[in-house]
Amino acid sequence: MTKRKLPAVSPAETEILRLVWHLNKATVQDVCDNLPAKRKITYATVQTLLRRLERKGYLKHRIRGKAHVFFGAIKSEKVIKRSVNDFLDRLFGGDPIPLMQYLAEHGKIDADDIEELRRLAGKK
Amino acid sequence: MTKRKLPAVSPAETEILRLVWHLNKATVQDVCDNLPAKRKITYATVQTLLRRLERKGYLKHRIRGKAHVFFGAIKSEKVIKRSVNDFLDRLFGGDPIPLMQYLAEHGKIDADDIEELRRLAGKK
DNA sequence: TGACAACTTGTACAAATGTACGATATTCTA
DNA sequence: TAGAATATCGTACATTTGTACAAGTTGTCA
Repeated sequence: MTKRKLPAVSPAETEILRLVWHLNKATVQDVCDNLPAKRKITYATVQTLLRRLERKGYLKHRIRGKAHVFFGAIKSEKVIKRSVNDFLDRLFGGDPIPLMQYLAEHGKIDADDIEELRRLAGKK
Repeated sequence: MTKRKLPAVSPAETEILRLVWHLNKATVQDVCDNLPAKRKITYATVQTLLRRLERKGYLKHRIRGKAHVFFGAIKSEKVIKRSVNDFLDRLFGGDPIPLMQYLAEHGKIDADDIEELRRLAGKK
């Protein structure tokens, strides 16, 4: 079993990592192109973040032409699990209910979503 | 209107802030006593975190005997809102559904919880 | 084939973070 | 009332984080 201890992913890194997952594989440019418009950050910065994510073990890359094409090296579920649990612990002492509540109360989710959730939670 | 820009709350600070909210008001010692057993951190560190939270504007304190009694200076809802939104943005691009899904799939919530959520989401 | 554009590499750097020690002040307590 | 506890205060310090420039490298196209 891979009992390796992965270094923490910082917030800014998380943002980038998510984009790579979403794009499946991506060059620095690809990531830049997919950043939310509001997010003002230079090519160089994105590059540094990608490099760090690779050094930390979350990404790998292959070379295409002269560019690096990054792709995930760890199952996103694993990273998400850690992030969510950590977040839950710090802000809610580990109890997910208040979080769900927050989401429900702030119109982040509606009745349909909940119906969907019922299915998910139900069959397991 | 208070358009003031609050400095970000770091993870370690969040953990402490939550405890103060939970205890309603607390001394350094109180917080220490309520840290999860696993969390090995000294009195001095907790103190620094509390001091920083106060400097950042999230806590205030009153003096009782020789000790400082800290208490919230900002509605927790406000802080939670920022934290959750931020978290959602970075890890899920702002979409709450995957998060709910994660919680549902990992048995973090059960049918009863969902029923409760339905009520909340319904009447808003 | 040679210049250009697109990339990577090396490096930097201030600020934030996590963690904590030592000195000083204050309140009990015997 | 003096010493033992208990607190705060000032400070420190190695890392991590966020952000980015400058110089070197390599495909590519005219």
